[in-house]
Amino acid sequence: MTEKVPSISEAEWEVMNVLWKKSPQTANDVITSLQGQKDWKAKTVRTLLDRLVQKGVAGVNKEQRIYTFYPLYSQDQCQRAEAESFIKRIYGGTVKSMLVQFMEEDSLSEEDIEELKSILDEKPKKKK
Amino acid sequence: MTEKVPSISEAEWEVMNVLWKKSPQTANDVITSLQGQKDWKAKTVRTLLDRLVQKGVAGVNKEQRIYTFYPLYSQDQCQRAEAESFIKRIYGGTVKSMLVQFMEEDSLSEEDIEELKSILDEKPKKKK
DNA sequence: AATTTAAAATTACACTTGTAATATATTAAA
DNA sequence: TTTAATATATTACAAGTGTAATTTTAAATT
Repeated sequence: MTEKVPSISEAEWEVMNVLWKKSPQTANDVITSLQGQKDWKAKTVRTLLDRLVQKGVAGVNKEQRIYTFYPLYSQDQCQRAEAESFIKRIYGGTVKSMLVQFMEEDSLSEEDIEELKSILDEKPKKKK
Repeated sequence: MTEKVPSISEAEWEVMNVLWKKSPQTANDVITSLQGQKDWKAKTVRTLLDRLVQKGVAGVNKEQRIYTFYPLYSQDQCQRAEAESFIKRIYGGTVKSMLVQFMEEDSLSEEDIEELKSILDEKPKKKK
């Protein structure tokens, strides 16, 4: 497992986020979803969709006259892949150092902290 | 504060990591440091240094015949900037969702977990 | 059927990035 | 001092990305 996820550019992520929320969707659906969000021309969004298909990150149904698009990888899968390469690049590969930096920062609420603590508590003692 | 950090590419990060470890350093110092690490030609490293200077991420001393280079931003500052934009892009801006994903993954050792817990415990109740 | 409209396909173009090579200036060596 | 070595400066070039516009095709409207 851990199938290779092709790299997804920043603009492409926006489009994928829309497809992950609901799919399949036509190009127009996607364009509409992004209105107000980003101010891209329709053609721009269309280009991004095409590139995602080329890259094999999204798929397309061509049965109907008007195509519909859908993700080929789960959001979770893509997030992990991206996070892994990010951490390697920025934190020398150690997850902990990043977590430490973020936890030290004041970006977490009281509730967040409690939640994180309980997740850590629940972690079963690693066997092996 | 939170000065705008110019964006640093993947290859450029490698070079900055060398400068953060010690500075100032000559181009040759940097090239040597990267030997075995990456297999870049000397000219490539030189180009990266020049680009970092252009971007204003690194500085250069031209007093001596042979220039020396140094970082203009701290590693911590760059990491936070990069992490912030990363989290916005990939996790919709919520730090917690990312932390959760990472903590759920099995990338943390027993000791890491203990350390993270104590950091969370030490976090003073937010005054605010 | 001719025309307008709307999808889809193709093409565009500048900027960034990876990955250097070539040219120039200067210093050190012969 | 001519030459070789080295540092710096300039140039290169393809792939990826942001951001579309133009062209073609097919369907809907008049």
